[in-house]
Amino acid sequence: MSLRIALLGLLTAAGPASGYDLTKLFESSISNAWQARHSQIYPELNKMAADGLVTVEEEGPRGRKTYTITEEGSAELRAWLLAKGPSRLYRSEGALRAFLLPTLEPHEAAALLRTEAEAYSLRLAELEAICAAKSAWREPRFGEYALDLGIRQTRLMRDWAEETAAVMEKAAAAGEKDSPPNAESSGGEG
Amino acid sequence: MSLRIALLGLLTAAGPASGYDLTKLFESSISNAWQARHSQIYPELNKMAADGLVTVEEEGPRGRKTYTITEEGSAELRAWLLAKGPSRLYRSEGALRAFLLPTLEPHEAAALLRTEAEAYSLRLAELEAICAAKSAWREPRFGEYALDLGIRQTRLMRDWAEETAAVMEKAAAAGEKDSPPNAESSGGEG
DNA sequence: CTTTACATGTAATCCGTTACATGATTAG
DNA sequence: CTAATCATGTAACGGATTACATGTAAAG
Repeated sequence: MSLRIALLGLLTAAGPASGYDLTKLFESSISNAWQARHSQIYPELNKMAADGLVTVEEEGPRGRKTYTITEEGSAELRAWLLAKGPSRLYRSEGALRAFLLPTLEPHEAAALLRTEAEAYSLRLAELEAICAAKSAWREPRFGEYALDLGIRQTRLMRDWAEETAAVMEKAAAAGEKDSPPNAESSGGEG
Repeated sequence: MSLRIALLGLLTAAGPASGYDLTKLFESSISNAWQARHSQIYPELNKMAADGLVTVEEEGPRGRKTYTITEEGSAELRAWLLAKGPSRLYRSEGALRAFLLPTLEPHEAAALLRTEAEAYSLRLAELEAICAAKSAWREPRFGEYALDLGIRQTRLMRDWAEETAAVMEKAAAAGEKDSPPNAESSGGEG
Protein backbone atom coordinates (compact mmCIF):
# COMPACT_ATOMS: atom_id res chain seq x y z
CA MET A 1 0.00 0.00 0.00
CA SER A 2 2.78 2.40 0.87
CA LEU A 3 4.18 2.40 -2.64
CA ARG A 4 0.81 3.35 -4.05
CA ILE A 5 0.46 6.14 -1.54
CA ALA A 6 3.94 7.43 -2.23
CA LEU A 7 3.17 7.60 -5.94
CA LEU A 8 -0.07 9.42 -5.33
CA GLY A 9 1.81 11.88 -3.16
CA LEU A 10 4.45 12.50 -5.78
CA LEU A 11 1.82 13.01 -8.45
CA THR A 12 0.09 15.51 -6.18
CA ALA A 13 3.27 17.36 -5.42
CA ALA A 14 4.98 17.31 -8.78
CA GLY A 15 2.03 17.27 -11.12
CA PRO A 16 1.56 14.83 -13.99
CA ALA A 17 4.56 12.59 -14.53
CA SER A 18 5.66 9.43 -16.24
CA GLY A 19 6.80 6.24 -14.59
CA TYR A 20 10.29 7.20 -15.53
CA ASP A 21 9.93 10.59 -13.89
CA LEU A 22 8.42 9.04 -10.80
CA THR A 23 11.29 6.60 -10.54
CA LYS A 24 13.73 9.48 -10.52
CA LEU A 25 11.59 11.49 -8.13
CA PHE A 26 11.61 8.55 -5.79
CA GLU A 27 15.38 8.55 -5.74
CA SER A 28 15.83 12.26 -5.43
CA SER A 29 13.18 13.05 -2.90
CA ILE A 30 11.54 10.30 -1.00
CA SER A 31 14.34 7.75 -0.90
CA ASN A 32 15.09 8.95 2.56
CA ALA A 33 11.89 7.31 3.70
CA TRP A 34 10.99 4.71 1.12
CA GLN A 35 12.53 3.03 -1.87
CA ALA A 36 11.19 1.54 -5.07
CA ARG A 37 12.67 0.52 -8.39
CA HIS A 38 11.16 1.03 -11.77
CA SER A 39 10.31 -2.66 -11.95
CA GLN A 40 7.94 -2.14 -9.10
CA ILE A 41 6.69 1.28 -10.09
CA TYR A 42 5.58 0.53 -13.65
CA PRO A 43 3.29 -2.37 -12.79
CA GLU A 44 1.91 -0.46 -9.84
CA LEU A 45 1.01 2.51 -12.02
CA ASN A 46 -0.84 0.18 -14.36
CA LYS A 47 -2.77 -1.28 -11.47
CA MET A 48 -3.54 2.21 -10.19
CA ALA A 49 -4.83 3.21 -13.58
CA ALA A 50 -7.01 0.12 -13.61
CA ASP A 51 -8.33 1.16 -10.20
CA GLY A 52 -9.07 4.67 -11.42
CA LEU A 53 -6.62 6.43 -9.14
CA VAL A 54 -4.62 7.83 -12.02
CA THR A 55 -5.20 8.36 -15.73
CA VAL A 56 -2.95 8.49 -18.72
CA GLU A 57 -3.63 11.95 -20.09
CA GLU A 58 -0.87 12.11 -22.59
CA GLU A 59 1.44 9.84 -24.52
CA GLY A 60 4.84 11.15 -25.50
CA PRO A 61 7.75 10.26 -27.75
CA ARG A 62 9.12 6.84 -26.92
CA GLY A 63 6.12 5.20 -25.39
CA ARG A 64 6.11 7.73 -22.62
CA LYS A 65 2.89 7.78 -20.63
CA THR A 66 2.11 10.77 -18.51
CA TYR A 67 0.03 9.92 -15.47
CA THR A 68 -2.29 12.35 -13.76
CA ILE A 69 -3.88 11.81 -10.37
CA THR A 70 -7.67 11.61 -10.36
CA GLU A 71 -10.15 12.84 -7.79
CA GLU A 72 -10.42 9.28 -6.61
CA GLY A 73 -6.67 9.12 -6.25
CA SER A 74 -6.57 12.30 -4.20
CA ALA A 75 -9.31 10.95 -2.00
CA GLU A 76 -7.35 7.74 -1.47
CA LEU A 77 -4.23 9.62 -0.47
CA ARG A 78 -6.16 11.86 1.83
CA ALA A 79 -7.92 8.95 3.45
CA TRP A 80 -4.64 7.16 4.04
CA LEU A 81 -3.10 10.19 5.67
CA LEU A 82 -6.06 10.92 7.88
CA ALA A 83 -6.65 7.33 8.87
CA LYS A 84 -4.71 6.87 12.00
CA GLY A 85 -3.41 3.72 13.44
CA PRO A 86 0.15 3.56 14.67
CA SER A 87 1.09 1.41 11.70
CA ARG A 88 4.73 2.04 12.16
CA LEU A 89 6.49 -0.19 9.71
CA TYR A 90 10.15 0.52 10.16
CA ARG A 91 13.23 -1.21 8.85
CA SER A 92 16.75 0.05 8.93
CA GLU A 93 19.75 -2.02 8.04
CA GLY A 94 21.92 0.72 9.51
CA ALA A 95 20.23 0.47 12.87
CA LEU A 96 20.42 -3.30 12.75
CA ARG A 97 24.12 -3.10 12.12
CA ALA A 98 24.42 -0.69 15.00
CA PHE A 99 22.64 -3.14 17.23
CA LEU A 100 24.98 -5.95 16.35
CA LEU A 101 28.24 -4.06 16.57
CA PRO A 102 28.95 -5.02 20.18
CA THR A 103 29.39 -8.60 19.03
CA LEU A 104 32.70 -7.47 17.54
CA GLU A 105 35.85 -6.52 19.38
CA PRO A 106 35.70 -2.89 20.52
CA HIS A 107 38.46 -1.72 18.23
CA GLU A 108 36.77 -3.33 15.25
CA ALA A 109 33.44 -1.84 16.15
CA ALA A 110 35.01 1.55 16.65
CA ALA A 111 36.66 1.43 13.25
CA LEU A 112 33.40 0.51 11.60
CA LEU A 113 31.56 3.26 13.40
CA ARG A 114 34.11 5.79 12.22
CA THR A 115 33.58 4.64 8.66
CA GLU A 116 29.84 4.83 9.07
CA ALA A 117 30.08 8.28 10.56
CA GLU A 118 32.03 9.43 7.54
CA ALA A 119 29.43 8.00 5.20
CA TYR A 120 26.74 9.84 7.11
CA SER A 121 28.74 13.04 6.86
CA LEU A 122 28.85 12.69 3.10
CA ARG A 123 25.17 11.93 2.96
CA LEU A 124 24.52 14.96 5.11
CA ALA A 125 26.44 17.17 2.72
CA GLU A 126 24.39 15.80 -0.17
CA LEU A 127 21.14 16.49 1.61
CA GLU A 128 22.20 19.98 2.51
CA ALA A 129 23.11 20.59 -1.11
CA ILE A 130 19.65 19.44 -2.16
CA CYS A 131 18.27 21.76 0.48
CA ALA A 132 20.15 24.69 -1.01
CA ALA A 133 19.33 24.02 -4.64
CA LYS A 134 15.93 22.44 -4.36
CA SER A 135 13.84 21.58 -7.31
CA ALA A 136 10.60 23.22 -8.22
CA TRP A 137 7.69 21.44 -6.67
CA ARG A 138 4.20 22.27 -7.55
CA GLU A 139 3.38 22.49 -3.89
CA PRO A 140 5.78 25.12 -2.59
CA ARG A 141 6.95 23.57 0.63
CA PHE A 142 6.53 19.98 -0.36
CA GLY A 143 9.49 17.90 0.56
CA GLU A 144 10.98 20.63 2.68
CA TYR A 145 9.73 19.23 5.92
CA ALA A 146 10.78 15.74 4.99
CA LEU A 147 14.15 16.98 3.85
CA ASP A 148 14.55 18.73 7.16
CA LEU A 149 13.67 15.47 8.84
CA GLY A 150 16.15 13.57 6.71
CA ILE A 151 18.91 16.00 7.56
CA ARG A 152 18.18 15.73 11.23
CA GLN A 153 18.15 11.96 11.08
CA THR A 154 21.38 11.79 9.17
CA ARG A 155 23.05 14.18 11.56
CA LEU A 156 21.81 12.10 14.45
CA MET A 157 23.25 8.93 12.96
CA ARG A 158 26.57 10.61 12.36
CA ASP A 159 26.76 11.94 15.90
CA TRP A 160 25.67 8.69 17.42
CA ALA A 161 28.24 6.78 15.41
CA GLU A 162 31.01 9.13 16.46
CA GLU A 163 30.10 9.17 20.10
CA THR A 164 29.71 5.42 20.22
CA ALA A 165 33.01 5.00 18.43
CA ALA A 166 34.63 7.11 21.10
CA VAL A 167 33.15 4.95 23.83
CA MET A 168 34.36 1.80 22.11
CA GLU A 169 37.80 3.19 21.57
CA LYS A 170 38.00 3.94 25.24
CA ALA A 171 36.89 0.40 26.01
CA ALA A 172 39.48 -0.95 23.60
CA ALA A 173 42.18 1.13 25.23
CA ALA A 174 41.08 -0.01 28.66
CA GLY A 175 42.04 -3.46 27.54
CA GLU A 176 39.25 -5.88 26.99
CA LYS A 177 35.88 -6.51 25.52
CA ASP A 178 34.29 -7.85 28.66
CA SER A 179 35.66 -5.52 31.25
CA PRO A 180 33.09 -3.10 32.62
CA PRO A 181 33.78 0.65 32.58
CA ASN A 182 34.73 0.77 36.26
CA ALA A 183 37.94 -1.21 36.40
CA GLU A 184 38.45 -1.07 40.16
CA SER A 185 36.87 -3.92 42.06
CA SER A 186 35.86 -7.06 40.26
CA GLY A 187 32.25 -7.57 41.09
CA GLY A 188 31.62 -11.29 40.89
CA GLU A 189 28.39 -11.98 39.10
CA GLY A 190 27.28 -15.16 37.41
CA MET B 1 19.66 -11.92 4.71
CA SER B 2 19.05 -9.35 7.44
CA LEU B 3 16.74 -11.64 9.35
CA ARG B 4 19.35 -14.34 9.42
CA ILE B 5 21.96 -11.89 10.62
CA ALA B 6 19.67 -10.54 13.30
CA LEU B 7 19.05 -14.03 14.61
CA LEU B 8 22.75 -14.82 14.67
CA GLY B 9 23.30 -11.60 16.59
CA LEU B 10 20.64 -12.42 19.14
CA LEU B 11 22.03 -15.90 19.62
CA THR B 12 25.46 -14.40 20.16
CA ALA B 13 24.21 -11.85 22.63
CA ALA B 14 21.66 -13.86 24.54
CA GLY B 15 23.13 -17.34 24.29
CA PRO B 16 21.22 -20.44 23.20
CA ALA B 17 17.53 -19.80 22.68
CA SER B 18 14.44 -21.27 21.12
CA GLY B 19 12.49 -19.84 18.23
CA TYR B 20 9.93 -18.73 20.73
CA ASP B 21 12.55 -16.94 22.80
CA LEU B 22 14.00 -15.31 19.73
CA THR B 23 10.59 -14.09 18.67
CA LYS B 24 10.19 -12.37 22.00
CA LEU B 25 13.73 -11.04 21.94
CA PHE B 26 13.01 -9.55 18.57
CA GLU B 27 10.08 -7.64 19.97
CA SER B 28 11.76 -6.51 23.13
CA SER B 29 15.11 -5.52 21.78
CA ILE B 30 15.65 -5.22 18.10
CA SER B 31 12.19 -4.18 16.98
CA ASN B 32 13.40 -0.64 16.88
CA ALA B 33 15.49 -1.54 13.87
CA TRP B 34 13.95 -4.65 12.38
CA GLN B 35 10.83 -6.72 12.74
CA ALA B 36 9.97 -10.34 12.25
CA ARG B 37 7.13 -12.61 13.25
CA HIS B 38 7.38 -16.16 14.43
CA SER B 39 6.05 -17.37 11.10
CA GLN B 40 9.19 -16.04 9.50
CA ILE B 41 11.58 -16.92 12.29
CA TYR B 42 10.80 -20.63 12.63
CA PRO B 43 11.40 -21.53 8.99
CA GLU B 44 14.50 -19.38 8.91
CA LEU B 45 15.96 -21.18 11.91
CA ASN B 46 15.39 -24.47 10.17
CA LYS B 47 17.17 -23.25 7.09
CA MET B 48 20.01 -21.91 9.19
CA ALA B 49 20.35 -25.27 10.88
CA ALA B 50 20.43 -26.92 7.46
CA ASP B 51 23.20 -24.49 6.49
CA GLY B 52 25.17 -25.28 9.63
CA LEU B 53 24.96 -21.83 11.15
CA VAL B 54 23.12 -23.05 14.22
CA THR B 55 22.56 -26.39 15.88
CA VAL B 56 19.80 -27.79 18.03
CA GLU B 57 21.65 -28.72 21.17
CA GLU B 58 18.70 -29.45 23.35
CA GLU B 59 15.04 -30.31 23.08
CA GLY B 60 12.74 -29.23 25.85
CA PRO B 61 9.20 -29.90 27.06
CA ARG B 62 6.67 -29.10 24.38
CA GLY B 63 8.72 -29.56 21.27
CA ARG B 64 10.97 -26.75 22.33
CA LYS B 65 14.21 -26.65 20.39
CA THR B 66 17.12 -24.71 21.78
CA TYR B 67 19.37 -23.31 19.09
CA THR B 68 23.04 -22.59 19.57
CA ILE B 69 25.17 -20.60 17.19
CA THR B 70 28.05 -22.50 15.57
CA GLU B 71 31.53 -21.33 14.64
CA GLU B 72 30.30 -21.07 11.11
CA GLY B 73 27.40 -18.93 12.25
CA SER B 74 29.70 -16.60 14.16
CA ALA B 75 31.92 -16.31 11.11
CA GLU B 76 28.92 -15.44 8.96
CA LEU B 77 27.79 -12.72 11.35
CA ARG B 78 31.28 -11.35 11.60
CA ALA B 79 31.72 -11.33 7.85
CA TRP B 80 28.44 -9.52 7.36
CA LEU B 81 29.36 -6.84 9.86
CA LEU B 82 32.85 -6.33 8.47
CA ALA B 83 31.80 -6.43 4.84
CA LYS B 84 31.16 -2.90 3.91
CA GLY B 85 29.03 -1.60 1.20
CA PRO B 86 26.63 1.19 2.00
CA SER B 87 23.73 -1.23 1.71
CA ARG B 88 21.39 1.07 3.43
CA LEU B 89 18.00 -0.50 3.15
CA TYR B 90 15.67 1.83 4.95
CA ARG B 91 11.92 2.00 5.12
CA SER B 92 9.84 4.10 7.44
CA GLU B 93 6.14 4.54 7.10
CA GLY B 94 6.36 7.37 9.60
CA ALA B 95 8.82 9.29 7.47
CA LEU B 96 6.75 8.62 4.38
CA ARG B 97 3.72 10.03 6.12
CA ALA B 98 5.77 13.04 7.11
CA PHE B 99 6.77 13.54 3.54
CA LEU B 100 3.21 13.53 2.33
CA LEU B 101 1.71 15.72 5.01
CA PRO B 102 2.02 18.96 3.03
CA THR B 103 -0.55 17.61 0.60
CA LEU B 104 -3.11 18.25 3.33
CA GLU B 105 -4.40 21.59 4.55
CA PRO B 106 -2.03 23.09 7.13
CA HIS B 107 -4.47 22.78 9.99
CA GLU B 108 -5.09 19.14 9.19
CA ALA B 109 -1.40 18.43 8.92
CA ALA B 110 -0.74 20.24 12.16
CA ALA B 111 -3.34 18.20 14.00
CA LEU B 112 -1.89 14.98 12.68
CA LEU B 113 1.60 16.02 13.66
CA ARG B 114 0.46 16.78 17.19
CA THR B 115 -1.02 13.30 17.42
CA GLU B 116 2.15 11.77 16.07
CA ALA B 117 4.24 13.75 18.50
CA GLU B 118 2.22 12.39 21.35
CA ALA B 119 2.65 8.84 20.13
CA TYR B 120 6.39 9.40 19.96
CA SER B 121 6.35 10.75 23.48
CA LEU B 122 4.72 7.59 24.70
CA ARG B 123 7.16 5.46 22.79
CA LEU B 124 9.98 7.46 24.26
CA ALA B 125 8.74 6.81 27.76
CA GLU B 126 8.61 3.10 27.01
CA LEU B 127 12.14 3.06 25.71
CA GLU B 128 13.41 4.97 28.67
CA ALA B 129 11.70 2.49 30.95
CA ILE B 130 13.46 -0.35 29.15
CA CYS B 131 16.67 1.59 29.56
CA ALA B 132 16.15 1.82 33.29
CA ALA B 133 15.18 -1.81 33.87
CA LYS B 134 17.16 -3.57 31.21
CA SER B 135 17.38 -7.29 30.94
CA ALA B 136 20.46 -9.35 31.46
CA TRP B 137 22.37 -9.89 28.27
CA ARG B 138 25.22 -12.29 28.01
CA GLU B 139 27.28 -9.57 26.38
CA PRO B 140 27.27 -6.82 28.98
CA ARG B 141 26.63 -3.77 26.87
CA PHE B 142 24.72 -5.45 24.10
CA GLY B 143 21.67 -3.54 23.08
CA GLU B 144 22.64 -0.50 25.08
CA TYR B 145 24.03 1.36 22.14
CA ALA B 146 21.11 0.50 19.96
CA LEU B 147 18.68 1.46 22.70
CA ASP B 148 20.46 4.77 23.03
CA LEU B 149 20.08 5.17 19.28
CA GLY B 150 16.41 4.29 19.44
CA ILE B 151 15.81 6.84 22.16
CA ARG B 152 17.57 9.52 20.22
CA GLN B 153 15.63 8.74 17.08
CA THR B 154 12.32 8.73 18.86
CA ARG B 155 13.09 12.01 20.53
CA LEU B 156 14.07 13.46 17.20
CA MET B 157 10.80 12.39 15.64
CA ARG B 158 8.83 13.87 18.48
CA ASP B 159 10.65 17.16 18.32
CA TRP B 160 10.43 17.33 14.55
CA ALA B 161 6.72 16.63 14.67
CA GLU B 162 6.14 19.33 17.25
CA GLU B 163 8.20 21.95 15.52
CA THR B 164 6.66 21.19 12.15
CA ALA B 165 3.21 21.30 13.68
CA ALA B 166 4.01 24.75 15.02
CA VAL B 167 5.09 25.91 11.58
CA MET B 168 1.93 24.56 10.02
CA GLU B 169 -0.26 26.10 12.66
CA LYS B 170 1.33 29.41 11.93
CA ALA B 171 0.72 28.88 8.22
CA ALA B 172 -2.88 27.97 8.92
CA ALA B 173 -3.32 31.09 11.01
CA ALA B 174 -1.72 33.21 8.29
CA GLY B 175 -4.58 32.13 6.14
CA GLU B 176 -3.60 29.97 3.28
CA LYS B 177 -1.88 26.83 2.18
CA ASP B 178 0.06 28.34 -0.66
CA SER B 179 1.35 31.54 0.83
CA PRO B 180 5.11 31.54 1.39
CA PRO B 181 6.56 32.33 4.85
CA ASN B 182 7.92 35.75 3.90
CA ALA B 183 4.88 37.77 3.01
CA GLU B 184 6.72 40.98 2.29
CA SER B 185 8.42 41.23 -1.06
CA SER B 186 8.07 38.55 -3.67
CA GLY B 187 11.62 37.53 -4.40
CA GLY B 188 11.74 36.46 -7.98
CA GLU B 189 13.89 33.41 -8.41
CA GLY B 190 13.88 30.93 -11.24
C1' DC C 1 27.54 5.61 -36.19
C1' DT C 2 27.92 5.20 -31.54
C1' DT C 3 26.95 6.19 -27.04
C1' DT C 4 24.01 7.93 -23.60
C1' DA C 5 19.76 8.84 -21.77
C1' DC C 6 14.88 8.04 -22.17
C1' DA C 7 11.23 4.84 -21.57
C1' DT C 8 8.68 0.66 -20.51
C1' DG C 9 8.00 -3.67 -19.41
C1' DT C 10 8.24 -9.10 -17.61
C1' DA C 11 9.96 -13.27 -14.93
C1' DA C 12 12.13 -15.56 -11.26
C1' DT C 13 13.04 -15.32 -6.79
C1' DC C 14 13.04 -13.91 -2.21
C1' DC C 15 11.30 -11.50 1.80
C1' DG C 16 7.42 -10.56 4.86
C1' DT C 17 2.50 -10.56 6.63
C1' DT C 18 -1.73 -12.58 7.76
C1' DA C 19 -4.26 -16.29 8.70
C1' DC C 20 -4.74 -20.97 9.64
C1' DA C 21 -3.59 -25.07 12.39
C1' DT C 22 -2.02 -27.91 16.19
C1' DG C 23 -0.78 -29.39 20.48
C1' DA C 24 1.66 -29.49 25.42
C1' DT C 25 2.19 -27.46 29.96
C1' DT C 26 1.10 -24.66 33.76
C1' DA C 27 -1.80 -21.99 36.89
C1' DG C 28 -6.11 -21.16 38.77
C1' DC D 1 -11.76 -28.39 33.82
C1' DT D 2 -10.46 -24.14 31.83
C1' DA D 3 -7.78 -20.49 30.40
C1' DA D 4 -3.39 -18.64 29.53
C1' DT D 5 1.02 -19.30 27.99
C1' DC D 6 4.39 -21.95 25.73
C1' DA D 7 5.82 -23.83 21.45
C1' DT D 8 6.08 -24.95 16.58
C1' DG D 9 4.73 -25.01 12.26
C1' DT D 10 2.34 -24.29 7.10
C1' DA D 11 -0.19 -21.86 3.27
C1' DA D 12 -1.69 -18.06 0.66
C1' DC D 13 -0.83 -13.82 -0.68
C1' DG D 14 1.35 -9.53 -1.43
C1' DG D 15 5.54 -6.62 -1.54
C1' DA D 16 10.35 -5.98 -3.24
C1' DT D 17 14.80 -7.13 -5.72
C1' DT D 18 17.44 -8.72 -9.41
C1' DA D 19 17.98 -9.87 -13.85
C1' DC D 20 16.30 -10.15 -18.31
C1' DA D 21 14.44 -7.92 -22.42
C1' DT D 22 13.28 -4.35 -25.76
C1' DG D 23 13.20 -0.35 -28.23
C1' DT D 24 13.36 5.12 -29.24
C1' DA D 25 15.43 9.59 -29.38
C1' DA D 26 19.04 12.84 -28.85
C1' DA D 27 23.83 14.25 -28.73
C1' DG D 28 28.48 13.74 -30.10
